[in-house]
Amino acid sequence: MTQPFTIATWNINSVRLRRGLVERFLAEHAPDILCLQEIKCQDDQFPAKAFARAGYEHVALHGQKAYHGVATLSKIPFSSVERRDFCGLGDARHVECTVDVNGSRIRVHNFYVPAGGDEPDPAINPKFAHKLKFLDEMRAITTETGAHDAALLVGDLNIAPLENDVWSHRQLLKVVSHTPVETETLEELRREAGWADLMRHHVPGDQKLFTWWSYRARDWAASNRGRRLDHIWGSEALRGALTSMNVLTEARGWEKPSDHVPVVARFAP
DNA sequence: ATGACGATCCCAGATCGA
Repeated sequence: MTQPFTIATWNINSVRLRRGLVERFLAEHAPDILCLQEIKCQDDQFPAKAFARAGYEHVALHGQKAYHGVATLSKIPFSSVERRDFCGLGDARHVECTVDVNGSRIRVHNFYVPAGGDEPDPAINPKFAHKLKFLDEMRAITTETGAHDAALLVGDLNIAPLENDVWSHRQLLKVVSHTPVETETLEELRREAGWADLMRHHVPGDQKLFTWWSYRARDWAASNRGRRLDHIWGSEALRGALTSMNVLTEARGWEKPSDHVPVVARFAP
């Protein structure tokens, strides 16, 4: 690469309600690509014109009514776009695009992994069974593209894999998002496909790192009971080019915030 | 640790998030 390249991921929890926050983020941080999750709208309701005015003329959409939905906004034209269905449910949880940056093609997967419900037992909780099945299918498709290409996999993976990805490892071991079956499966599929956990390349595993804080805390900052549910993974080709990683914690304090904050990664030539 | 919150939708209470 001869030019820097930046990518961001953000679970926006309704893009129509928080269009202004997205515009603010784009104006202040200007990533080349922004991957949104939980847009909670159909494709024809997505505020594409507003983002085009902000310089993001290209959008790869996979929306649905009321739930889930992902969108990838870009300043750079896409050379291809694909939307994959998982578990045969017709949920909008993935969109993949490729962009050409300085003569090399980068593949960008944008994921919204199922939350998994309350009870971490697939035998009694169909939502947890769905989450585990989703991870199995994710393993299969990302293995195709992870190791050898210039590729990124970002999004709300709804799993906090490391001990310091949650406010209390011990207290969350039986809480969905941090149970051993989830954390081990995610780490295994990541390594198997050759993805590097780029956030943890920048912030070592002995430090707490969160991207989500519950709406239900009286004071999210004071209690700081967060989790790292949002991720930026990169193939070997991009791992060495990472120059900075910024978790925009202050966005959790913006007016009418999402419960997730943006994460921005920058790559140098 | 669950949930005191918040979003969605035939508009209001059920369902989902994590």
